[in-house]
Amino acid sequence: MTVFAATLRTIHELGYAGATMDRIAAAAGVAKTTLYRRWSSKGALIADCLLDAFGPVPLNGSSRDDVMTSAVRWIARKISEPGAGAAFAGVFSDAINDPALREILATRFQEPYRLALREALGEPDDRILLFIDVVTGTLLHRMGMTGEPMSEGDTATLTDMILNALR
Amino acid sequence: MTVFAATLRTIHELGYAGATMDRIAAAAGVAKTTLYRRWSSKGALIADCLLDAFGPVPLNGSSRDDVMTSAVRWIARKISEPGAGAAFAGVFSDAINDPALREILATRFQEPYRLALREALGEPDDRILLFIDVVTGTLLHRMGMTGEPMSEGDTATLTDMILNALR
DNA sequence: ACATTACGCTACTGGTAGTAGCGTAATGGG
DNA sequence: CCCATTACGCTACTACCAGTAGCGTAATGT
Repeated sequence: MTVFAATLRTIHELGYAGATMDRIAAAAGVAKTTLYRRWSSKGALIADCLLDAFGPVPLNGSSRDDVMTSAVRWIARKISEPGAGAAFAGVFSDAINDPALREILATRFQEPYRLALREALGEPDDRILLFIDVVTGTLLHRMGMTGEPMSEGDTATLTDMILNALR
Repeated sequence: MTVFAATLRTIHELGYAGATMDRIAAAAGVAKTTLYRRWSSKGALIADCLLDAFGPVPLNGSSRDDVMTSAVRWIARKISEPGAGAAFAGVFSDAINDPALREILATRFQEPYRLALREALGEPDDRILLFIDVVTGTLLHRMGMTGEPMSEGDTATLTDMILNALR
């Protein structure tokens, strides 16, 4: 979909706040009303956009540690992609004050990953949810505080931390 | 300051999004222009409000583990207080798209805690920053995703995770 | 009593999400 | 080939909120 590419490009160039629906529509060569015909809100559009950009979690590796390490590296890499981190942080921040968007994020975004991870790791739900909170929360907090994605070294430290904890 | 109490109360009752400057002013029995005479923006007001509500980190305990544990418990408890979590998450989310507010948050809010923790723990800056990212990021992510603060049990698990990692 | 400062109030700007309504182009079946 | 249906573009709106201007008034302190 051209709209998704235009959305990420606009966010990358103008930031999340600067990426208004008018501008996204213009960048996609589409009328704003068309966006609202397909997505119920700006948050819904960006959530779908991220879902498209991220795709499923690659759960490679034979051992449990390998699987978890690859998952952490994957989400860290995705968040580093131009526009994706700002989009993620932005839509998440909007969701805090918008229960409807929070619902969308929780079901359409977090749910699939939670199920895939539970399947691959054989852990109970609350463990998986804590795992997601720690990884995503930390990466987004760094992104929000500095405007830059987390460094390779800190990502490695974070990975070790989690591997040791959820053993 | 009555304004701080009114701000937290309004956020608690109406959520971060519902807590407009007009409503905060009304709740405080003050004109909106008065708020803007004292604080340069809504974010600045809430940052000061949180600074007032949180106060300094209590760094109790003789051992390193005790200090870190008490710090984690403290911030988790503060975030659980009515209005404080929503205010924290809200101002943080605004900061993502507002470099000026990010500056305020980084210098007036994160800086003092970073210095205090570095002093107490004797760790290099990047370790302290990662510590803050993990703790605050995780707690806020949970708050943002569920609307509720993290449970005692998960907070304990988080604490153990960090104690083991930053050893 | 007077000057200064802080505050209240009304009214405004600028910007954004989201909507209504209408005309027009694409599409697909008969 | 025609027609109905659907999707889209466009203009013009509403509603809402952060932040500001300007003016009058009350507090304050000297």
